[in-house]
Amino acid sequence: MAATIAQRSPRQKRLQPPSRGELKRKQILDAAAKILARRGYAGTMLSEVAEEAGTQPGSLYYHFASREELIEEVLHEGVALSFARARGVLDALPSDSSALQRLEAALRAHLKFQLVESDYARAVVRSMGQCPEDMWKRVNEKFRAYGKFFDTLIAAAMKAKQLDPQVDRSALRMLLIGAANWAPEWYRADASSTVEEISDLLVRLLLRGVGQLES
Amino acid sequence: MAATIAQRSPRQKRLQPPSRGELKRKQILDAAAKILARRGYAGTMLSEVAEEAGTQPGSLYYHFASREELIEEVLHEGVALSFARARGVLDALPSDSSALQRLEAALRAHLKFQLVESDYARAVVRSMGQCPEDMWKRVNEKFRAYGKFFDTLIAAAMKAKQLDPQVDRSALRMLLIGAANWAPEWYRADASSTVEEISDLLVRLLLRGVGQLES
DNA sequence: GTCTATACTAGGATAGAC
DNA sequence: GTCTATCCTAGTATAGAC
Repeated sequence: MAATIAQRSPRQKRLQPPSRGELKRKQILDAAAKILARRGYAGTMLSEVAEEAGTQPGSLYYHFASREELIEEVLHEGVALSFARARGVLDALPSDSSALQRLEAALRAHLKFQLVESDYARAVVRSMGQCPEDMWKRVNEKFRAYGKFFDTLIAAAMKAKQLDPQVDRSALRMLLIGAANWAPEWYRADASSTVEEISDLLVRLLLRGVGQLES
Repeated sequence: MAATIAQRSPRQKRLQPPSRGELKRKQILDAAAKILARRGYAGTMLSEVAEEAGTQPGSLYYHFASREELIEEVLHEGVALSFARARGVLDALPSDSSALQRLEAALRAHLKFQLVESDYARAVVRSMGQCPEDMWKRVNEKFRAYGKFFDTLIAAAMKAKQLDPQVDRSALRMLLIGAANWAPEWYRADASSTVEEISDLLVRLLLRGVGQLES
């Protein structure tokens, strides 16, 4: 699956010197992620991917065996990147952070990643209900771990009595993540709300909602 | 657009006696809604629609001029049905209901409609980011009115001091509706949560969230 | 490695019988 | 009105030059 990594020269500082070919391959993956994020699985055409990558449709087949293989790699990458980002954000928190603070940070990271940071992440969300069953079965193995990761954060916040432990964890997670996953459909970078304002509101809904007692 | 309505016979109780042809047309629309809800715009194939409707691909063209026309009619119908359902639910409320109760009811109706009641409603949501721009432009005229409808309910609840008026109405609406629109992706009728439990949780997030003060 | 050219196939659309 | 048969286009995939 992964290309063999040949040491290229002492000059190369990187551990995995990207050859010109590897670079092109990466460009194609990036292009595919972008098109997938915009068009979804069924709407993604190799001609558009090739154009976005600055190459010809036929040339894609030097790097990937088929349309399906290219797309599946984008999806795996999308899950891995989302997961890595969420973990990274948690690792950067002060070590005395509460369970709730950790959940909050992960939720914000997920939303921001979906919204403005990663075509790969959007590609996953956009394709999940649409790609062939066997492909999704493979991608979902990793994806479920990402869901489990959030579930663990929620459970910890409940255990710490920071969230109501009576609430159905699964439904809560799905509603929160769902609201975030849907955001790319309506969010426009030029609009009134910033990403931070939207995450603030999402976190507020989680914690205390926007209701007010009769004044 | 609408078929001319011919009075068929005194026997017919209905105002719009559905001829056999009209019935078949309806079956095709239903089938298309079902497939669209499942596969999205790009993934919807006329062969599958025809099979679902119990007919042949070529036969669809007696009732509809093109794939696009068939799909667009499903989308318009989906918006109209969602809107009608929400209005209907509000009309059924006691006349002394508060602004917040009205918003709650509409939100619950939207979720339930998406989740279990209407392939048409799901078809809209599934296709919105994916169908041709000019088609969406037409459908969106009605769809924006539906959004405006919710915005008005939110504004009223804020005015009544039942929701915090400082909150960005647009972002709030989008997060709530987004969470509901995403639900079909994960909800399984056989799973632990019922539709009612999920709406309860969604409304609770809106009102007071699930956070707890340190015990 | 990337290109051009082309084979192949799926799916939207049409024609004409019934 | 619905069917069968077929046309046509678009898009995936391959071959072979460079």
